[in-house]
Amino acid sequence: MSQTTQQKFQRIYQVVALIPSGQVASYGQVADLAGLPRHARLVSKALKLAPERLNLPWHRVIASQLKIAFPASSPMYIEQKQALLAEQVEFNGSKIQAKHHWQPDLFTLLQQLDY
DNA sequence: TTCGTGACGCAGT
DNA sequence: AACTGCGCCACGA
Repeated sequence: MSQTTQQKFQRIYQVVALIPSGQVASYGQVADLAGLPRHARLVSKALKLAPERLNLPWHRVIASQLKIAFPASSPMYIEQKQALLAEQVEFNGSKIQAKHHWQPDLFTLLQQLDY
């Protein structure tokens, strides 16, 4: 039972939508939670192509080292950092403080996702 | 079908 | 901390 890319994207979007304000998750983590291990790059692609109207908190998705994935000083970097600061996420230089790393309760998460 | 691409991850230097 | 190289792998041209 293979899924279409749209179905995969939908699952990715569902997970991203569950990241709480003030918290962050890595691309790989989102992939895992969406049932797509080793597909961090697919997550990045899904976010890049995400319809604006979904209003996804894309800024809460970062690289595994707790850093913004875009090159510092790039427009996207600035935008993402502003969005995170606006919801009280704290940085130590370019690194986000570990206390903001989302660690969802898996039981609750499973109930929130459609299955 | 082959091949280049990428909003990644990780280990090594 | 910063860089680099290599692994990864679905997608689409």
